[in-house]
Amino acid sequence: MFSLTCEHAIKEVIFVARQSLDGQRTNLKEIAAGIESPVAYTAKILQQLVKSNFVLSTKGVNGGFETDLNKMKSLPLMRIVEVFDGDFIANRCVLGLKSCNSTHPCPLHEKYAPVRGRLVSVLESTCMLDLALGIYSGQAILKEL
Amino acid sequence: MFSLTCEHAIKEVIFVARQSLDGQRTNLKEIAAGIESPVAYTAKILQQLVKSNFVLSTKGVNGGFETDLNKMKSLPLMRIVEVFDGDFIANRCVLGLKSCNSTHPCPLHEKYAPVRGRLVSVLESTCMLDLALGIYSGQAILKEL
DNA sequence: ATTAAATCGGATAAAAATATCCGATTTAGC
DNA sequence: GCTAAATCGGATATTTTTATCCGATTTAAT
Ligand code: FES
Ligand code: FES
Repeated sequence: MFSLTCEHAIKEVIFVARQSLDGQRTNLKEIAAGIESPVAYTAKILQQLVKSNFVLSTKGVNGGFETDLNKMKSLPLMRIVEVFDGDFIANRCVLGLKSCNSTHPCPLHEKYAPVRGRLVSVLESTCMLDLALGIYSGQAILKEL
Repeated sequence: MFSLTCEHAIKEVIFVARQSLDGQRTNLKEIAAGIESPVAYTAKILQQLVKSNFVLSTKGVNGGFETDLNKMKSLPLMRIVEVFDGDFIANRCVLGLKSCNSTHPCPLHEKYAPVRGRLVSVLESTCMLDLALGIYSGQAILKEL
């Protein structure tokens, strides 16, 4: 569904936002441990998240990463997915035709497009704050116990 | 969604089955042209389709590929997807947790699992014959016009 | 038997995705 | 100012996926 990089990115934002709920800034090591991801790879993805303005970074001693919770409240998961995997989940033909449209559809289009529509609607209607709250409340996890 | 290899596999079966609707056996070149896929790559995938018994092959002059239409009628698309991409579309956690279950879910599980369920149900309820008929009737295409 | 058309199968090549490394830069605290 | 802790960014390495190549085998037609 998502690329591995995108999965990591999503978990990283959720982890950082969850720490922000406690008013805490977190750092690379904590994030990598919190989502069970290689440190160096986590770092690379965090850089993209900072560039894309999803998380805030502070250099130097006591530096680290945090989020603006108001922003997380109005940030649909879809925005993050778009940055890492492009819009192809939302628009690409499931069989790889150059364009997906109902006038010249692939044989699966009619049955697939509605499901994809629901998926997109989940991604658009789910904000990063809600996902972080799932972790905060203990109802969901980001790594095996 | 699917791997490229799986997309090609699906289109190949559809193409071969569509020719079988005309009572015709088709060959590698025609298939590759019919789905706009590199000949050598198409060949490799066809071999797996033969091994998995989705298509029948005949060697030698006038050889080629064909399908058993009765088999296509009772062959859900899901069976092909499973061979090429495993069961991970149906079972894998969308965020990559080792196990997807509702007792220890990832933050997306609750919203994602129902959509995935619908997707699986489409893949299970769509048979290869129906997809081939979509091409036969001209309502759908396998490559750009 | 010979030939030509076709699939088969193993080895290999190329490209993309995933992951690591390390020196440069920034900054809080002393 | 110095030091230690942290992110930054570019280069590189590894792994997986995608794609190709080519000789071996099979077979219909002559
Ligand atoms: S044309 Fe294939 S999914 Fe729309
Ligand atoms: S636990 Fe993540 S999708 Fe089910």
